[in-house]
Amino acid sequence: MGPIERRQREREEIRTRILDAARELFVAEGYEAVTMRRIADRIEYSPTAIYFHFKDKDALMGELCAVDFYTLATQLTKIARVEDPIERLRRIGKAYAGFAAEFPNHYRLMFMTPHPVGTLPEDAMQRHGNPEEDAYAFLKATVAEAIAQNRLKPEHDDAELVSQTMWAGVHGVVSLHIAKECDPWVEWRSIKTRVSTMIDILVDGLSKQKRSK
Amino acid sequence: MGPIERRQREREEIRTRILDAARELFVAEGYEAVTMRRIADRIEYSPTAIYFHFKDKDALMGELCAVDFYTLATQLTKIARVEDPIERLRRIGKAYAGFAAEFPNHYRLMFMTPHPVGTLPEDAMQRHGNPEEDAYAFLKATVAEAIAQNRLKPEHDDAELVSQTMWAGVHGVVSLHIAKECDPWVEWRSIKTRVSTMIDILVDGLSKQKRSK
DNA sequence: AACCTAACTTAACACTGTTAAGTAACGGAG
DNA sequence: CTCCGTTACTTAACAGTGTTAAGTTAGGTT
Repeated sequence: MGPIERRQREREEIRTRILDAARELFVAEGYEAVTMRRIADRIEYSPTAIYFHFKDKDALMGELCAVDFYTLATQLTKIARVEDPIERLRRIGKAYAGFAAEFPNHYRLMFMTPHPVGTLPEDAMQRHGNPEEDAYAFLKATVAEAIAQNRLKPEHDDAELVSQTMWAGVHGVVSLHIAKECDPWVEWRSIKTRVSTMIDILVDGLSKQKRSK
Repeated sequence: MGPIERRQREREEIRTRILDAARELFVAEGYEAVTMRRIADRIEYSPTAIYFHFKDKDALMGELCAVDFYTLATQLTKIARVEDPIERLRRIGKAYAGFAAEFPNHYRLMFMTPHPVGTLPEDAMQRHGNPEEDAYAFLKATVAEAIAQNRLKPEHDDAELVSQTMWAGVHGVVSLHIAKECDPWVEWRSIKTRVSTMIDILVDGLSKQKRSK
């Protein structure tokens, strides 16, 4: 049973070649600006060959997003390894913002664009809830720990709600940055300052004792 | 000089008919889903007639956005007429969220989509900084008042930075709602709860004395 | 040697925003 | 009244998109 395995391996190989080419283009120029024909050009195949490996352009992007969700989650769990849950919360926020700054075009598709339900591939759905592979679950676990340690004000006892608010706060800063970066309408403070300020104010508003630093 | 005025009036008339048709479609289905041909159909003109009145699809949408920026600003100044600047801050946040909930498709284009610089029409640019016509200026003025009345913690003395953080917070909630509403990944709390919580936590983190209610 | 199927390519379809070329109506000048 | 030119359109077409249908070729099986 040698050749049939080789075939499958070759199939995987070209699949990842397509994904790599697509990722590079999408990251550099964004979803809409990249055409199937240009992806095909880059790997020296005909445009329709891609459809043999992916259902359509959405599915191709969906797979890339799924990988990025995973990347983000593992990145967070590595960067934010620290005892104190409040400090971990701060680091999660910063790392999340760092991810958005590094891959703005991916971030746009992951978090700023409405997707019809069921666009994500199956296997990505499986990872739901596992803090090692799901960034939101990791955040929620940290918030739950802070609540369990009695570090938050008593009115903030819903880990889900607090997590969603923390997420929304940092997301607000970075997404507004991505969308309005070049807008001369507003005298923007630096993105780093804005992220730090957001986290400081939220943590201040949430936690019991005033912050030390 | 009768007929030449009539011509101009007629020109304005068809212009606003195009705008109305486009607005209705954009609001209902979003920018990408609406084609020039369908806008033309609705006003019973040929597709190319639109180009006689607007440079391109972007310019058409740009004009609608400009109107909406103005609508948002005047809506805010009306709803948020109240003495206490902190309370006014809260109301601004709620009204802003209400606007996003009412016109999600417009909101997407106004605040969630990167636009190349110089897309907005000239006259919209003029209103920059006037609190009666510029929502951000209104927010900033309110924050400045709160600072002047010594209501915020001393470290939050930059009205620009505080405004940007307040804005980002509420924007984060509503934009995440628009983009991820149908995502079963997260057990979302209700949008009203999330907006209120965000505002409460931010105001708590910003202001000196603890909140009464 | 015949056949089958996987992995492609070429041609084409339906659709998009947009432009070029043609046409009818109207207001004023000779 | 006739000629002319501008204004406001229409029809036809272009270049580009994602995607599908119909061939083609190579490799493995029988």
